[in-house]
Amino acid sequence: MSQQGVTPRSKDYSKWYTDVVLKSELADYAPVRGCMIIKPYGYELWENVKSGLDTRFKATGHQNAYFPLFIPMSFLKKEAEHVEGFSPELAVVTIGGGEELEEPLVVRPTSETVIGHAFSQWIQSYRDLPLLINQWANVVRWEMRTRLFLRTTEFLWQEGHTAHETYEEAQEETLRMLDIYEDFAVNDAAIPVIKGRKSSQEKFAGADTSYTIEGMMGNKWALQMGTSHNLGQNFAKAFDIKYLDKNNEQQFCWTTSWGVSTRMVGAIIMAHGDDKGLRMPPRIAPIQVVLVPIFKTEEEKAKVMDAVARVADSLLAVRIRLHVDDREELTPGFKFNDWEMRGVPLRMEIGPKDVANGTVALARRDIPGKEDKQIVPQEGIIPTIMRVLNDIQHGMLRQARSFRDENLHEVKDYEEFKKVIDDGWALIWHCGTAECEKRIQEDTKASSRCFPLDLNDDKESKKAKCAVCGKPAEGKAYFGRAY
RNA sequence: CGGGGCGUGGCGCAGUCGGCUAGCGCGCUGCGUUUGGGACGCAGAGGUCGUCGGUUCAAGUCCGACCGCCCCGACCA
Repeated sequence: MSQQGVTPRSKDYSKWYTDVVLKSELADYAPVRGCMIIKPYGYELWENVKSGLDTRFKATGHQNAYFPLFIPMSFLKKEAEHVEGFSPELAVVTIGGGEELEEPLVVRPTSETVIGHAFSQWIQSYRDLPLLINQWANVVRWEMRTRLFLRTTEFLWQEGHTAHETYEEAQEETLRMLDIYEDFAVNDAAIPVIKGRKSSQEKFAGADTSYTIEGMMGNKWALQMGTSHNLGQNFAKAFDIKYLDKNNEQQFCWTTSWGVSTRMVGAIIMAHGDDKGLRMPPRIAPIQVVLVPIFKTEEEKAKVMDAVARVADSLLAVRIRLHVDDREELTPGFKFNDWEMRGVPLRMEIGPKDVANGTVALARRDIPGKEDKQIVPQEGIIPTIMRVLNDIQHGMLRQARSFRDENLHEVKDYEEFKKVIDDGWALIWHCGTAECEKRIQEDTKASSRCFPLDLNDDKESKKAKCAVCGKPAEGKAYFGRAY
């Protein structure tokens, strides 16, 4: 595996993506259609995503719990819009232990229903609120068409579920978690995102309002990288989630749910990758620094490996994720290309010259070509590495942001919209109706991504008209091709 | 489910007017020489040709059915 390069992005973006995932050994196809095997390198990346998010959830008062994989079919049916939205993609178990089951069990596509059921038992009084729960789990949705990490039949994710006393508190929670997703995407994954509200067409089945963070991939398509939903009292009413308020009166709770999945890994691949393969932002890279020893003779080897061990120990001591590639059957040149394809942000070389001079060679993944190699002293290597990794992290964000910004277009009318839509996203006054959105989708293949939160204020929207159908506008919406 | 492509060692492919022992590149194993941008030599290992059935003296090759995968569309985190 992992020889030579990947298909260039310009030649075939889909092929490039698949090549990168397979050749860099993030994942493999599974024996079952639409399913994937996440290999150690890919799983470690996911674990880094996980811990970045989990830390933020805990810091905002959420607790992890685990709810069952199987859900009684009848639960799904309790919320009309929810069952309607999910029934086409359910996997259902009808036989257990060789016996036909009395009631079919759904393999969870999401857990609002089981968790709603649990919440109804846990919550008695306003003193039990807010209830802030998260679970890390796998879910199954029978998709028509799948793609590694972006859309697989089974995927890993986190789903937060919370219950509150008032609409306002639920809304505050919904937006707080959206902010947390943005913070992770921007600061850890180095992907700029647009926060916004989903159109009725794109909204989660069973939610009052859905919010999203949308990222732009290398081919200018959009990817929904996380969603946060204000569920209103829909699930509270369906599952009888009630509390006794201060006036001794029964009230329905207001609930939220929010999720980020292994799709985030796909976003990281597509937002940063180049023709050489992956580029990992240092904060979440499974390997931050790869160290390649170089020597010819046994005598050189002894000295080089001695220096390698010393430098490696000092980096590991400050918890830099370092890998020493001491395979002797491969040439350094091969290793350079190999680790570049795998997206390791920083490469360090130590050879006889470095031993003689007390130096190491550094090469940054985010700067193309080999001319960026710099020789730095071993003395004070830790602060040097820290600084360079930090530079790479910020450089990647800057690069992704300028690419994204170059491909955002504000347009006045549908004609202009059609002109720019193959070349990025278009911001346009939009009525938000399903009919109008479907028409746009048929004409251009673009769907509404969101009504950006920071570009919409009510005063302006009240006067505006939809640029496509002329009906009163709901706000300015971004449209684009999407995964 | 509609359209397109494809199933031959681990990976990528050739062989497909039926014919003899199924071949090539990469990878893999051993030994030696190599090593600052994808090393080389020598010697090896590894294949029910997707499955089932049919035609034939003879099937990877022809016919039929089935299974599976990938890409493009309708559904979706």
